[in-house]
Amino acid sequence: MVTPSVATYVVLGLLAKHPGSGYDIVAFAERSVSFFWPLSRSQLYPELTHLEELGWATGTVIEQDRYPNKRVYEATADGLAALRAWLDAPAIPQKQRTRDPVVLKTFLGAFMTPSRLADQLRDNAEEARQRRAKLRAVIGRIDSTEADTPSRRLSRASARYGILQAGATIAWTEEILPHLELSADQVSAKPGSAD
Amino acid sequence: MVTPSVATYVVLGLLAKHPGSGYDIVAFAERSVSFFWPLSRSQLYPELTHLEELGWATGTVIEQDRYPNKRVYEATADGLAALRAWLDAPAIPQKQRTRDPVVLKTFLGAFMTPSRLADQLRDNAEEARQRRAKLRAVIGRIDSTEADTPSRRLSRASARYGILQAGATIAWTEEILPHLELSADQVSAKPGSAD
DNA sequence: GATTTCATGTAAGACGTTACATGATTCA
DNA sequence: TGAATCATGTAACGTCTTACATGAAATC
Repeated sequence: MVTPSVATYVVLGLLAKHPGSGYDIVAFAERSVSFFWPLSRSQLYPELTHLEELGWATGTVIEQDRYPNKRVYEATADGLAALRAWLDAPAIPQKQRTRDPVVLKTFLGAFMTPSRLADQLRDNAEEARQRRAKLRAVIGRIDSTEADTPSRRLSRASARYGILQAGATIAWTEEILPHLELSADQVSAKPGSAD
Repeated sequence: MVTPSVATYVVLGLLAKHPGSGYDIVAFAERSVSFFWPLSRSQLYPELTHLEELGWATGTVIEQDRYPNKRVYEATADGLAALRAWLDAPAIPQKQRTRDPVVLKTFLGAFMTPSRLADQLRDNAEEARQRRAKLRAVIGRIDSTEADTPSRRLSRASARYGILQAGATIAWTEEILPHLELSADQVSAKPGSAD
């Protein structure tokens, strides 16, 4: 009997927020946790089985006429208790540390064609802008709903994180680009120092 | 013959900057790329062998009296060409997307003891402050060296990235903490909107 | 008629972390 | 005497991504 991993708790947490089928959960994950905890179908389905084995969720088959039957899962009392315990526990010793290809390329930029580096940095900033736009849309949707529940605020807070991170990426790009495109003597030497 | 992965290019890039033994490279990686591309010994040594097989680096045994002999590697012309080609190529389709346990916990915060969430957020911000302090020290060391070479500027730029990201994490924590510790009606409703 | 949506899985491979394994020398 | 430094690797394990595999119904 497999032991729970972070992915197990992610699925359990999503289930605790909204019961649903694997298909539903994938969709929900996509517009919520995907920004800070991506989840793929091939991870999800085994985890649902896993949750049932643990007694942390129960699945019920719902028969449908116009669509294929589906198995709807919901968290059990034991599951909720396990989720609470895991969340309250001091820390998750962050396994894979975060990697950043663009920063790596910047670090090794001396071996690149300068304009290529600039292009890639601009592309990266553009992606960050798009990610930020998506997250702003998420926040817009949250803010346009009536009730100010704790859960709503927390979803909002987690989206804000992505927005601030994307902002930092954009700001970084704007800060360093001028120092890279021109050669040393063309820049009026004003390296970023605040922050 | 194994194909090159990002880790291969990381090691090659480090070697291109400073030839040295596996041991040297680990040390160099620790104070440079580790912030945006962590590298462990168990990845490094196989990669060095790999680079030799590819003809991208050559190792030479250096005999030492007071310390164990070491094998010093340096990038070949072919290796430098391969590095340049890889760096100039449009993009690295970022494999593992970045995951953030603390944001995940925030998202699921409704199932947590509020003070526990606050504690974990504060701890996380504290780690970010320490990371930022380390990176500021790195920049201090860079700035205190004489020459303003392109390579030095690029190292500086990549360190700046970590500083801005850490800053965003700290700012986020300060933004959201007041909204979580108190219950809904105790906060004077001023959700972050700039950025 | 073609594409998207609904629906659920499996398999193979790539990548990364942790622990295991060893051993001499220098420094406090 | 004990810890840190120099020095190089292997093995097991866990996790994540990509591709494979299938199929009906709804929508354009």
